[in-house]
Amino acid sequence: MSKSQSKSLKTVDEDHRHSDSEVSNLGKDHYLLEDQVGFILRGVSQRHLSIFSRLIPELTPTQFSALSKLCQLGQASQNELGRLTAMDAATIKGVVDRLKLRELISSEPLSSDLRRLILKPTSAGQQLYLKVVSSAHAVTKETLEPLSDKEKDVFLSLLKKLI
Amino acid sequence: MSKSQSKSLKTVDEDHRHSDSEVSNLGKDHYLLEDQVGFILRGVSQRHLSIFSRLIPELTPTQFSALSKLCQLGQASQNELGRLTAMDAATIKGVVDRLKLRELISSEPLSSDLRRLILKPTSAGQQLYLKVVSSAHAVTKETLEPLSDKEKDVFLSLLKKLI
DNA sequence: GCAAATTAGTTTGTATGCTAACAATTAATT
DNA sequence: AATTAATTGTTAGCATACAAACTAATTTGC
Repeated sequence: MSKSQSKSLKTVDEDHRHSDSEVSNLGKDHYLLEDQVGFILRGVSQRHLSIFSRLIPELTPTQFSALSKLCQLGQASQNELGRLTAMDAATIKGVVDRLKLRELISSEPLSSDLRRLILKPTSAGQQLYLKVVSSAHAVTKETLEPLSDKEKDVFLSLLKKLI
Repeated sequence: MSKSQSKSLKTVDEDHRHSDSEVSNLGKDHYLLEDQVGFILRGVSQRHLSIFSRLIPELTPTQFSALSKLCQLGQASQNELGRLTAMDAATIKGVVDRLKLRELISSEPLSSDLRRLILKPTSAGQQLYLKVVSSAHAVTKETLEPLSDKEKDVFLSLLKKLI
């Protein structure tokens, strides 16, 4: 989506495809993939990810979401952190596991509720968060760069309605 | 994001978190995850996926993208199909493999260019496409349902600028 | 006070989506 | 003709993301 979609660098067979009746594409179904919100959404997500990983190579978007929430809260249980970052239990577990592996966060069971794992950022985790938070702002800025200031506001308010 | 985020069904520890200096959250970093375009985008994608899989349980969004393109074109090489559906070579391969496994598409090498695999939808693939294409329209409709007609137009045109 | 429902966390399986490296084939250049 | 470059497809590894099935702990409702 973002690169080298230059179209027709191909040399053969890019034609005579609707030649005859080999395809029973009976009567225009007028389904245009390029106009579907899901398809465009996927393209925008791909572009955002590519910007994010260029500006913040140390963390993935979900890892940064979890780390930033945890740094701002100070602590949270694993499921709670998942809810706050819109990740289900299975997803937040993987994210937390990888952050723990890198010792950016720590966990300890809560004595008053043995089901809960209390997560806290380590010193290294807080330092990394403070180091990259300005880049995180830059990610949003660059992602929205094709829009004017007014368009940004309109877009974000409409986008929020679709969650 | 979409469900049961009722907030504060929790009973303990949801407080005294910023109690003191245990967190060196020095000076408001004013990074609000909920306002970042990437975070909202992920939420919208999650909601879209949930709508899609409810209305079209037979296929994933990328599978439907590939199948619909192939049915409309009649045939395409694997890489070509990937470009048309915004998937890189590794991703389109997985999608194609799963569609072939279910015999919704077929492949054969092109004699004039032995690097290429020519993909075509099978009869079952075409039938499935024709069966679900109206649901695919419904997916877009339901996803955009929170917006007025005018807002939909504005939103889609802005979204397209961000690819 | 005890069964039932709820909540927290884990595990498994399936499906994207990315990067990177690779082999085979074909095209372009010298 | 030989080298170089580009394209096609494959494989592997990592990281979301979902559903479903499971254990364990806690809360509830009677």
